[in-house]
Amino acid sequence: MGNGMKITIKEVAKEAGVSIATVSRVLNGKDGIKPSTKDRVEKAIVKYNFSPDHIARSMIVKESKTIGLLVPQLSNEYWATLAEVIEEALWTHGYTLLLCTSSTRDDSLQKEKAAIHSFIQRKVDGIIYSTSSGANESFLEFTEQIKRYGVPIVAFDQKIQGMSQIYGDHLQGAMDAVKHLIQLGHRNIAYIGGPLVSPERELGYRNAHTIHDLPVYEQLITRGEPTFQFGYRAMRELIESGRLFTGVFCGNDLIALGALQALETAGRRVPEDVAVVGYDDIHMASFAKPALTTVRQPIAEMGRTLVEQVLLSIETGNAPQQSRHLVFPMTLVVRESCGAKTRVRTL
Amino acid sequence: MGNGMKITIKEVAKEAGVSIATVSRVLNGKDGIKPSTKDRVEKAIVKYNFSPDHIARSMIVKESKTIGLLVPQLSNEYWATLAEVIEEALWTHGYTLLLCTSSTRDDSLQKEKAAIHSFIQRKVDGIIYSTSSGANESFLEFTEQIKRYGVPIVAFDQKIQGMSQIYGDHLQGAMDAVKHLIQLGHRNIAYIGGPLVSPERELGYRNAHTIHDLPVYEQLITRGEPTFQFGYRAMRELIESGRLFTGVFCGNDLIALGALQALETAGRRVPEDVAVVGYDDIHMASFAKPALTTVRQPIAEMGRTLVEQVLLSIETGNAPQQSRHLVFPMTLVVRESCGAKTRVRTL
DNA sequence: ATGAAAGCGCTAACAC
DNA sequence: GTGTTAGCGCTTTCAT
Repeated sequence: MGNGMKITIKEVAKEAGVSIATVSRVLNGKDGIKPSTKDRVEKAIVKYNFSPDHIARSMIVKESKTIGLLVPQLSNEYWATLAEVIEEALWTHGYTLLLCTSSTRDDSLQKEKAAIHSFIQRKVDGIIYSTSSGANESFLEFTEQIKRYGVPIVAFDQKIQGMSQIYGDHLQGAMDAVKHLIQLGHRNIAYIGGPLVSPERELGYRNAHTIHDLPVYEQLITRGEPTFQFGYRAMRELIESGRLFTGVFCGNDLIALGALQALETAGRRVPEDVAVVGYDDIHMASFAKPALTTVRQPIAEMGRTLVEQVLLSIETGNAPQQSRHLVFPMTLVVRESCGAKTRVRTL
Repeated sequence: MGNGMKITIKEVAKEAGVSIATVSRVLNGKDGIKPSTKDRVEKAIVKYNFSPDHIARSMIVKESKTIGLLVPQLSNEYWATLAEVIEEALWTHGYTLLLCTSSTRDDSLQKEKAAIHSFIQRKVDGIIYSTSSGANESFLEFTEQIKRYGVPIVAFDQKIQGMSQIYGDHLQGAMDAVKHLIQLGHRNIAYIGGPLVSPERELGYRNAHTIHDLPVYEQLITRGEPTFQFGYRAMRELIESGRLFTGVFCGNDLIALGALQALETAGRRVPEDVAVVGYDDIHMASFAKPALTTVRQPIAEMGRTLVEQVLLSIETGNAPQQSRHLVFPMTLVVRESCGAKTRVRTL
């Protein structure tokens, strides 16, 4: 229960009858210390349950062994899993995680700024940065400012000039998904996505149509938040609008799950009446009824690469030349909601 | 980027033509500074894009405005949501989160120890602690050690002597769930849980039987990990064992979802052949088909209370007398998987 | 092999 | 109002 006196290296030194320099030496495993001395020091350490002040140390050695991670949210399984992978990988390398979420507030860009600032002030050795903010002018100014800090930073799913980037090939992922739908015979495919899920997905949706010489119906495109609620609402409005569509590609699985629900409520069968495919492949996707066809992101690999990259940037002193772009392939996971399996079976 | 020179309060002072003390004053918003001076300092600050070293500051003021949070995992939506709520609440109070997960490793107790240690070394102002470790002797020794550090710490869903505790009334929650099943006419109810989800849930399962003068069949009890995979496996074995059961209460929703899957694979209808109820009420629960009846935990309230409590402990200097026990009620959410709704409809 | 002393970047008396 | 100075708890020369 903290017996009043705050214990520091000084107390330990006194107890062991040595100078603080010596205690520091055994603390850091330096050699050239008489075993007997080392022994006394170690005894004193356990006696006092002494734990060196990492903060004071980091002021001198100029490394905090702490990394800042900024993610939009944690309540979306996709981000939660990524955060977990990152924490774990960082830990094996001796780093501890400082974590902030940005999308839990109305003004997420402001929270992002404040979070990065908090990281900088806390002297993190590096930052892993993902965001939900669009690329407006205020955002660009912000990224410029970040770079001025000179802290190693790697951007995830974010195209930012002059810093390391790791991202998924969402253009490919989305194209694969929509092409699959087209090959299944669908000609009126809706898209429910939004500015908040990467714009490449919408682009992929469009490209797939173009490649197949098919027109894109703008009225079948809905943009909004990357949530279950939005997916539900968007699908409901689509149905009520009376527009014709037999398939829908969703910007992420949460949206797709919401759409599935709305479809069921409206009495439309999936995949018979409308085929749906999502994006991310979160666990829920496979539990859904019908099981959701979706685009799988290699979250674990991406997470591990993210930490490899920050660590590399830290080692190389954040040399800008070192900044790399790594892109990961997406894979289409065909389950029941797209109807492919049903068709195969009935052939 | 980073033009070589590391800029500190000194550079700013020189630029503004004042002493570092003055810069410090404007930084901390102290009054009694000539507006013109303040102005020059502020200009110098933005010119250099200066951000004061929080770490150096905290050495003097003895507060880091950082809280350590230890959760078992993030890939379980329950914990992810809790972490998100906590981060958000902490942030509004000016704190930043240091986060560690413990169950991502084989030896979770060891990681827990190391994580707490990392928090202490990084001079967190307080700790929010939840765990997945059972209460063995090694664990007790550990909690004793934690307390010796003298850092404000609040335990979540954990009965630890001498520290603030926030927990859910899982005995009540589990009893409600099982009583519900019993009232629906079930007499052979299985339990799939484990040492890792709080033992109160198993106790509640037993108590509900006792209250209704019903026997508990030990062969219907399976213990293991709190995962989807375990739920699936356990249910499968239960079915293969040929034992009679018409209902099952699961230690958490992930387990229940796994059981649901196994039941479906085996061709048993839910709720007609077997009724199932889960625990937590994660989002997935309501998406499942049939929608899962479950026990809802008030995650948001618990999360907010957790931070209120650490903050309180910090203010009061962690006076042990101040340590409180707050318990939250659980509420049964009746959906489709228990059959209650079907029955009502068919009556 | 070990001690003395000079900082790391900042805040908080204490002076003027 | 503002500058000077003494630390915070530690690491690291530089002596001895």
